Amino acid sequence: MRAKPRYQELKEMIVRQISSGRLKPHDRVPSENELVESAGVSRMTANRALRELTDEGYVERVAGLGTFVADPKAASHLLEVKSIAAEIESRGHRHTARVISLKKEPADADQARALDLARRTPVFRVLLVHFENGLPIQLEDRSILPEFAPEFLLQDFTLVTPSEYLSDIAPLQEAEHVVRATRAPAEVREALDMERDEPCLLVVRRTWARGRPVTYGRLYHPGSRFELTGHFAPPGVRPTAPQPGLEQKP
Amino acid sequence: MRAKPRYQELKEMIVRQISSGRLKPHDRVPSENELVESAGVSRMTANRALRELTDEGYVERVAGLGTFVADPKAASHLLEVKSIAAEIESRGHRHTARVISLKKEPADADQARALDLARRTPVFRVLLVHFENGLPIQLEDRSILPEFAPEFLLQDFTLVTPSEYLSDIAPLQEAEHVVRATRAPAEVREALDMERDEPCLLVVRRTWARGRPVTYGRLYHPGSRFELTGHFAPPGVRPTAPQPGLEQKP
DNA sequence: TGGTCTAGGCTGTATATACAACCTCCCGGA
DNA sequence: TCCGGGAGGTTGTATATACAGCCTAGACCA
Repeated sequence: MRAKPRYQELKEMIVRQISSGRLKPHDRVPSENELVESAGVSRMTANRALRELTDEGYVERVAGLGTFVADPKAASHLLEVKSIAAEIESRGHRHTARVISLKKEPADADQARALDLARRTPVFRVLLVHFENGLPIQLEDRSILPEFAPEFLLQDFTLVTPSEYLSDIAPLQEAEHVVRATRAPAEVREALDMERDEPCLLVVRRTWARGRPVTYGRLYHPGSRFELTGHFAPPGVRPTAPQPGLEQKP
Repeated sequence: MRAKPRYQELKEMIVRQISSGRLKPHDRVPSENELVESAGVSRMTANRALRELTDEGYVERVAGLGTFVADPKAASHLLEVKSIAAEIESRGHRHTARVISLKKEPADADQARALDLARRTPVFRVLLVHFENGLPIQLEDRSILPEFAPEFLLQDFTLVTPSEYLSDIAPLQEAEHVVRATRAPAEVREALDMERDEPCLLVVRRTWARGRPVTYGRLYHPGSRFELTGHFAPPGVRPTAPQPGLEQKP
């Protein structure tokens, strides 16, 4: 058998064209029959490639019409890799950030466990507050394996959020999340301008690359000013999306 | 063409067997050839059904060996359709439930908005508490469109959770979630045996069928005894999932 | 001009067939 | 006893073929 299945090669070829920008959202992707011609595969193989790309959110297909590059937003899922800045701006609000600290420091017990390191191994760590229209909305406490992002300490995180920077240098990662309601520690409460005993939504997030954890973040949100939302369409429910603004085709 | 594709019927049949418990984790699922015999489909159709169930995390396949029901945790995406009872049991703990109320009542403003109904339209509503090893872990306040589940009031929800019952009568739905950290209302605090000012994780969930919302639930969890976890692998990262235990509580 | 109908392209599904790769188990030979 | 080598079942992939259903553009007719 081939090293890579042909439907997989087809998928990767198309994804390359999308992520390189040669194919833009709403552009037409070659039809199954065109792929049969150009790639020399059977139509069922082309169909599988395009169908899986549909499931993965890269393209949308309309029977009778064709296959089109999907709008990036359609691909996003609750807690998916998505920057809080983009979210705030997509609400039409203004995002700003303030860096509290940004330095290399020895891992504490928590970081060491999360990143699978020995205690006191040096890690990069940034603490910053995100504001929505001037209101503090998230305290981000993030640690990164230095060898994964050597330039990390040189970034200006008031311009590019850590998530954006990291997803730039390694776009496809795996992530693990834990969501909890907690009482915020005093310093968090202070940074976020929260009332005493105000509930706090804590999202703990780890991302992997090459089989090992490389970043670890604790994201604190004031309960009264923040919520996580998401839409989930399980298997087979293809047409999808009751969601209020349904998007249409050009 | 058939109302439902045959591969879809096959998938639903197998999912029903899994979610009803007739097939347990690690049990063997009928092979492609057995499905060819028993369901009267071609092997490619059986292959597609099983392959998609693999992608969706319901089953795992090993070439040369067979197809097996996946370990539930591997299947679960954060906030996916999954019964809390199954989750508790997958941790090796004991799940029990107590029904506080179960009746038909006119929709209040909140329910009417969520289910897209006129106020005072009758809906079915159940209030129940879920326990993990005797500890209250979730207060479920769920409303259902009567025409969607006419037998709803006749169920014994100490035996089958509303989620399980609903996913039995319509396995594949779309869902929308909102997660918040809140202060629990007094009656919730009492039902869950929570301290005053203890943070509360609230998951609001709506599910759709045939293009309209059919169920609306508010799930309250004591912040000190509950967390949501999830693993996310973006498109193309198929092998997935390190996921060592990051499951314990402060 | 304006409405209707159809041809043709496209996706969606289903089947039969074929071969490769993998795994377990059992049998036979050293 | 131990080891090697198949046999047979299972998944993974690829192809050719067929038909149903959707959509648009353009031909056709009133």
